[in-house]
Amino acid sequence: MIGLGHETKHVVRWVTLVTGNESKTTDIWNEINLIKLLDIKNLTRIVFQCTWPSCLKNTATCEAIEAHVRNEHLKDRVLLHSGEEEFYYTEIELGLTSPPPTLSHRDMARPPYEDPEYQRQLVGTMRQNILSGTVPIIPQSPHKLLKLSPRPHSPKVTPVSPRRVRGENKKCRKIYGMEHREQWCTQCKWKKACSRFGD
DNA sequence: TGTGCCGGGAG
DNA sequence: CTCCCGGCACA
Ligand SMILES: [Zn+2]
Repeated sequence: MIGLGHETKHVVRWVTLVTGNESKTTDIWNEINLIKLLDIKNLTRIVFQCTWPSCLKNTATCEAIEAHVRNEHLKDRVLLHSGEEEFYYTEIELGLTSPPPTLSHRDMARPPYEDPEYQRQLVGTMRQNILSGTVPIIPQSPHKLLKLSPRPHSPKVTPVSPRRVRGENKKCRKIYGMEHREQWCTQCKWKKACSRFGD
């Protein structure tokens, strides 16, 4: 009997939409169930999932999802700031054997940068910016291409550690102060990258 | 001088 | 694994 495939759960966060002259960002946990029916040796594969509200289309290639987004959602839309075009999709990895990414303790140890979750963490920033009312309403999307530059298919290799650049957000230490260390997030207590207020 | 945190270490 | 901190980059 043919392998029926595994069911993999993935969580994608992020929906950014821009309307005429107003932008708004929705932070949702868009949970999807993806069913893998292929019986292939590959252990993982990338699927591109549209994040347009209530559109769950996903495709196998980057080009396909871009075409989808452009034709279905950005149809009557002018390019944003000078030749900049936004796309609304996320790249998700289907793990067939490896367990789904740990969504709970997002807290504990793991290489902070080069972390897939790392980029989706802008929400932490959003929260802080919104609370302090200093957000110029310029949301970023998971994928933003400039001038439609066709991606030359990055060869999947980036060994050099980017050496995390200091973010702008205030972290637990500055917020709560040394005198209330117990209120810091675990990472801050351990002098690791803050997990409560990401960058 | 203070903050953020990597790399390393102790238990 | 949990927890701590030296020392460095950056502000
Ligand atoms: Zn923190």
